[in-house]
Amino acid sequence: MARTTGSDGEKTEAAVREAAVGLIARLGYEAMSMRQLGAQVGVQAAALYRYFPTKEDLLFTLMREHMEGLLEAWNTARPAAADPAARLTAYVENHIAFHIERRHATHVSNMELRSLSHERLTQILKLRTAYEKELRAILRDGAEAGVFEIDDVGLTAMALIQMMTGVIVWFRPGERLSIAEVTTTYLSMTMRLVGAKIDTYSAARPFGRARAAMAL
Amino acid sequence: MARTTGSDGEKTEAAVREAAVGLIARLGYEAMSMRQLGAQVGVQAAALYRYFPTKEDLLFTLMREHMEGLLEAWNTARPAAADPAARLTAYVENHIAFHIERRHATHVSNMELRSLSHERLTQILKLRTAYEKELRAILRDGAEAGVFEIDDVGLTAMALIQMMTGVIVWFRPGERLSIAEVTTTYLSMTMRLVGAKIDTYSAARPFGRARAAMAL
DNA sequence: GAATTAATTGAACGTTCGTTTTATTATTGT
DNA sequence: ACAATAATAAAACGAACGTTCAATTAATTC
Repeated sequence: MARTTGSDGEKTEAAVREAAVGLIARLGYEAMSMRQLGAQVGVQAAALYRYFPTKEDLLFTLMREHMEGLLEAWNTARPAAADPAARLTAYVENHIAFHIERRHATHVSNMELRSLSHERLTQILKLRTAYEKELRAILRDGAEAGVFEIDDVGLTAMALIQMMTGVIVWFRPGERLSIAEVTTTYLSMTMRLVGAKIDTYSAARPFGRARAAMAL
Repeated sequence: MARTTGSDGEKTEAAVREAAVGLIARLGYEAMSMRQLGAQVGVQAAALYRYFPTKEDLLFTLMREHMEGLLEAWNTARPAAADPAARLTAYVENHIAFHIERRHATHVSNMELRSLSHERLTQILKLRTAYEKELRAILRDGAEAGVFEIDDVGLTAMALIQMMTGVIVWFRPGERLSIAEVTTTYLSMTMRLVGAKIDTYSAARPFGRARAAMAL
């Protein structure tokens, strides 16, 4: 047999990407075989090579598009001109929403970096650094304006990103907490962590259990 | 050739463990071959099977001993009877010290869980849960005593652990910050994050840049 | 110093891997 | 209808994998 009835390159490629994200997130890049991936898509392993020249190309494409998507999402969500607290709020909300929506892709982008060639690893890390730089700028502005109390901007930025991204490890949609509840709680933890002095964010709190800002 | 002069089972086994932690942390469990590991130790791959019956047994042993070591370290460092803030301080200090000291082993224990069989995964997760439970107890006691302001104990515990463990991602000994500086900054971030009301920890701060607790 | 045990080598086994090649069929354009 | 092209299957490639086994030598015991 050869070409199958109803086959369509675009649909197959999309199915390959989606299946690959899921399989790599679950099994790991090294542990996922091209035959497994083909089976998941409903195609022979050889057919995958029409869309991605090598297994590593597939991994790199998934990672690059994930990171570019993260930067795009932030560029869309970023407030035009606002005080540091409002900008930090937007950053946290965007970060958590993006990562919860793409748990599997985030897992792949964070855990499989070592399977990239040196050159490609550099490309991905460049995107990641650009994204982290945005947070550092917010923290620095806030510290200089005196609205945040921050010991070390770089260290605080890393701590916040680790804390926020960690959501994907334990969060499961439809369990005890909704996305909105998780976001609100993380927002109040973030604001206290950076020592925010003005309570600009509590107005947006839609339910009662978050009593964090009162501590200020 | 066969047995080599000066060969010693105990020394070889220790060398295998050490080399395995390093190689798995760097390459990943799946990507590390038994031949690579043997070469690192200075031995043929076949010799490894005298000490560990399978590759997965080796991984599981490394992980189990790491987690048991973490619980032991906490049981040693845990204050006998103290207020929640002091207990939280001890927890944070122990956690950061332990994880920085064993960056590679922590990487292995956190990243290679999916390579374990179901039964062994359960065993490791049980140890991890027991360790996290200690933190939740501290947070709950503090919240009930009114010395912490916490929206959600479980969520705060996860956030704190992700934040603290994240140190191993970027920390490199001998760079900009010392372990003591990192620990102090993380301690002040932790205390603000949980809304600690009593400044019991600033006395132990050995240098000037940490001005976190003043915000309270 | 002979017998026993411990530690390791070297070769081999069957399997699976990523990838390539060739042939074949469905779809599209004229 | 027919040529061109797109999408796949099927088979095969050499390499690498985890693991086993028999042989061999060093260290230890008696």
